[in-house]
Amino acid sequence: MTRKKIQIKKIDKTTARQVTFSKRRRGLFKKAFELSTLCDADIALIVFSATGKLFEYASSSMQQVIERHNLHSENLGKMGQPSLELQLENSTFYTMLSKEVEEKTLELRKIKGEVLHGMDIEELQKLEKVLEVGLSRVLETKGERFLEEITVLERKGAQLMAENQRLKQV
Amino acid sequence: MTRKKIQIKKIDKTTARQVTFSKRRRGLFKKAFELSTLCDADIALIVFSATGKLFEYASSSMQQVIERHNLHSENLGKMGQPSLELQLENSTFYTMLSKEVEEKTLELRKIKGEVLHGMDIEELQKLEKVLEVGLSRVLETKGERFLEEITVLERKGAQLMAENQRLKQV
DNA sequence: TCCGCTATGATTAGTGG
DNA sequence: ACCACTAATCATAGCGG
Repeated sequence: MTRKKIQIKKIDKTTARQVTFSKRRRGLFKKAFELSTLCDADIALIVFSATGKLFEYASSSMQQVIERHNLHSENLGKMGQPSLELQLENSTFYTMLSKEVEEKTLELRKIKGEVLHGMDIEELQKLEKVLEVGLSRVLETKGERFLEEITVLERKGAQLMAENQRLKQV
Repeated sequence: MTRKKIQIKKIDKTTARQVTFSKRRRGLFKKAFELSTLCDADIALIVFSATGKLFEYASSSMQQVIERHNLHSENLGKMGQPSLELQLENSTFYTMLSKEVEEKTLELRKIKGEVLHGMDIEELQKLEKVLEVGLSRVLETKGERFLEEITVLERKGAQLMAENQRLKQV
C-alpha cells in the first residue's frame, strides 16, 4: 500500500481524485489549524473543489483575514466599491500601525539580544547604554522595594515584641 | 530528535515558535499546492505571522478566489450593508493593532526603566533577568565586532608594509 | 461514496554546527 | 540566523469491505 510516491500532477481517475481530494483536504485543514495554534498565526484557507463546492477555514474570522489581506495588497492595487478616500485613509492608518508594531517588536528583540547580527559597534554601544540604564534603574527600584519590605517587617516585629512584653506582664 | 509528539497549543519559546512557524508554513503551502494540482481545486491560503508579516498562496488569482468566496458566503449568510460590515471589521482590527502597539510600548518603557513604580519584586527580578541576558549578548557581539575590525586593520597594515617595501626597492 | 487498514513516504521536533 | 541531520510522528496511496 502506498506502494510508491506519486507525482504531483492532476490525477486522471475521477474516483481516485475525489478520494484523494477528501483525504488531503482534511490533512491540509488540520495543518492550517495546527500552524495557527502553535505559532499564533492568523490564517485563512479557502478551497473550491473541482465541482465548485466550498470548504473554508479561518483562525479568526474569514472576513477579517480577507480584509486584512486586502489592506496589505490594495495599497498597491485596485479597490472595489466604497469611498476611495476612506479606503485610502484606512490603508495608510493600517500601514502606520503595522509599521509601528513591527518596529517595536524589532526593538524589543534587539534589546533582548535576539537579533544582533546586522549591527555595527556604534549601534551595539547605544544598545548597551540603554540596557545599562534600564538595569541600574531596575536594581535601584528593587533596592527600594527591599527597603520598604524590611521597614514593614521591622515595624511588625516591633509591634510583636511590644505585644509579647505586654503579655508577659500579665 | 522529535522525541515526543507535541501538543497543539501556542509554543512558549519565541525562537522555537519562529522556527516551527517557518518549517510548518512551508509544509502547509506545499500541501496546498499539491492539493490544488492533484485534484484540480481552486485554493487560496493567507497566513499572517504573529508579527504581522503576510504570506499567501493562490492557485489562480487571490482576488478571484476571494470574490468567489464572497459570492458563496453572501448567498448563504446574508449581510445587509456590506460597507457597514466592512467598517466594523476594520475598526475591530484597528483596535487589535492599537492594543498591540500599546502593549509593546509599555514593555519597552518598563525595560528602559521608565515605569517601574507599580511593580513588585518578582516582576522586577524578571525584568532584571531580561536586561542581564540582553546586555551579556550585546557585549558578546560587540567583542566579535572588535575582533573583526582588528582583523581588517591588520590586513591593511600588512598590505601597506608590502607596498612600502616594493617602493623602497625601486 | 465512505469507512477502515497499513506499508510507505513525508513532515517535522529537537539537536548540533 | 540558517542548514543539515535523524528519529519519531504523521499523512496517505492503494486496497478491501
